[in-house]
Order: sequence, then structure tokens, then C-alpha cells
Amino acid sequence: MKKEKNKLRSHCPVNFGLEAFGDRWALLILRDIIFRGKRTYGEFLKSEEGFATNILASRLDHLIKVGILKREGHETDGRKDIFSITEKGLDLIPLIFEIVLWSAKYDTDSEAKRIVRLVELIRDDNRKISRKVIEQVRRGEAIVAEYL
Amino acid sequence: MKKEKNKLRSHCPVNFGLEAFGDRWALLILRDIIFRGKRTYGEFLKSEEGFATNILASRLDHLIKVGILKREGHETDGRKDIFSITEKGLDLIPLIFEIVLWSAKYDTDSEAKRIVRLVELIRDDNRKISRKVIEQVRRGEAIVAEYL
DNA sequence: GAATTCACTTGCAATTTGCAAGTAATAATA
DNA sequence: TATTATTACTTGCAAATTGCAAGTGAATTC
Repeated sequence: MKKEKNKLRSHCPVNFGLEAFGDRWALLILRDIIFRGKRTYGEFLKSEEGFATNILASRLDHLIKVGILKREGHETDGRKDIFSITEKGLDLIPLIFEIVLWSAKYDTDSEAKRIVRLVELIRDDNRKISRKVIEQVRRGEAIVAEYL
Repeated sequence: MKKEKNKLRSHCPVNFGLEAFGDRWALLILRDIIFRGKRTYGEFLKSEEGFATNILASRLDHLIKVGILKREGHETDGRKDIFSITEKGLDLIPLIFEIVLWSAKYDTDSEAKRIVRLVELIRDDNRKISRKVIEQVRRGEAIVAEYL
């Protein structure tokens, strides 16, 4: 039984974004894909923040519904689904990078300290580094070692 | 009775941001301050998306707790509280602008169409326009007509 | 001094979350 | 080939959160 509540509360651009991806879990899924190269339900489930199984399933469905992710069967293992990011999802990378930048500044214990180089690049020119990372993630590479 | 669940699920910079401001309502409050110049509980309540009174109160408390907003008494009207944005909150403007940019691109009915000029400026150089807007909002001005 | 405004709080039903425990399909192993 | 594992979920249920509606108390206006 699917929930079909398609009505947006408003078309304010801030609200539109929030209704699409502005959920605790949704952006963590994207993080897992972009930074950690995860692609399957089981991989997402292992994230340190601890998804509940039903929540993970519902958020994956939602992200697919709004066109940020797509689901495909695994080429050789019929049990697995591959969740990959669409162009619409890739366009969220600059925004995710802004979150990283803000947190790097204000969280004294931030693990952003482990990606100092990337944080610098974002601060210096988010658009530019985003373009590079988008290309990488599009190829299925996740963020590569040169930034870590 | 206050909720005191201070423990972060992780210090991943994406997660840190989400736990600070990654709530449907939290960013709408910031939007109201930045774009609409709102400052009081009653003004926030009037927002088109419809805050529940208790949710609004709890989100304001939360944003104050994490240092994004501060609360001050109204100068002349003792009933009112003025909620204003801190420097930490102002630093979220580039991120909010990225949300606007993404929504402007993907929501065909976006009200971003009413702020085409601002969207262009963000696309062209988010950091630069953010700096200008931060100064304005810091002075209590909200986003001024020249961008609308 | 009575009525209104303002910023909340409270009560409560409905929804959502978070576990734990399935389940059905496919794959790997004996 | 039969059994055991994996994988991606679903289901059930208690607990937490949300969303109304209806207060409450202090300050302000009339």
C-alpha cells in the first residue's frame, strides 16, 4: 500500500527542495553514494547512523519517485538492486558540499578534518570542484582518493 | 519539560548539518527571516506552509540551542520576542541559495520565477551574492528589492 | 478596567519512527 | 540436487512525533 501525497505545500524554491530531499535520511543516502560509492540496499543499511529497514526502503522509494535516484537490477546478481543517482541527483552535489563546508566550520569534532583538501577546494570554488566530482560520480567512481 | 538528546549520530559533516538545520521547518524559518524579513513568532506562524504552534516553538528553541538563531525581547512591546539570525545562521545563506538554484531548475512551477535576477546571480557566483545578502540580513534588511 | 494581542503550553488523535521478526526470491555451497 | 545464505524488502507493534484545537498568562490597547 503506497502513500500518495503528491501535493506540495508550496512552490517556494526552499520548500520544494525540502520536500524533495530535505529529510534526515534522504541526504545521508546521497552522501553514501557520493562519498562512499554505495549502491545497494544492504550497503546503505550498514551506515553508521543506522537506518531502520522500513525507513530506508521508504526513502529509497521516495527519492526514486522524485527522480533523484533510479533503481536497476544488478547485472549478475538477481537478488540485488543497484540504486544510482540521476542527473537531477548529481545536481545536488554543490548543495551537499555547502553543508560540508558549513559543518567543517562549526563542528569542532568534524570528520571533515579528514578531507581538508576537499573542503579547501569547495571553499575556493564549489562550482568547479562540483563539476569534477559530478563527472566522477556519474562514472560510478565516488569521490576519489586525491581529495581525501 | 525539555528534551535533552544532545548526542549526534555521527560527526560526518553531512550528518552534522542535517542534525542542526536539516528539518523541514527549520530551514523554512530561516527562509522567512532571510527572504521575508520576519522576526516574531506570530509572523512565522502566518507562513503559507502552515506551522503547528508547538512545532514552531520547538524548532525555534532548537535553532537557538544550536546557535543559529538568538532570541531578544522586543524593544517597545514586551509581549514580543525578536528572533534573529546569528553569524552561524548567516553562513547558511549560500546553502539555502543552492537549494533555490536546484529548485529553480527542477520545479517547473517554481516561484523562483519571480526572482529570476537573484537566481542568475546565484548561478553566476553564489559566494559573491551571498556575501552581499549576508550583509543586508545582518543589518536586518532581508533580501532587498533590487533582486526581485 | 475590559478586550485584545502575543507567545506560547496542553491534550489528544493520527501519523511516523524504530526495532525485531518475518518472507520471498535468488545465489552459493555441500 | 538439496540445503543454507543473502538480499531486499514487509509486517507488527510500541514509542515518539506531529498537527490541530483549545487553553493560559503576561503585556498592550481601547
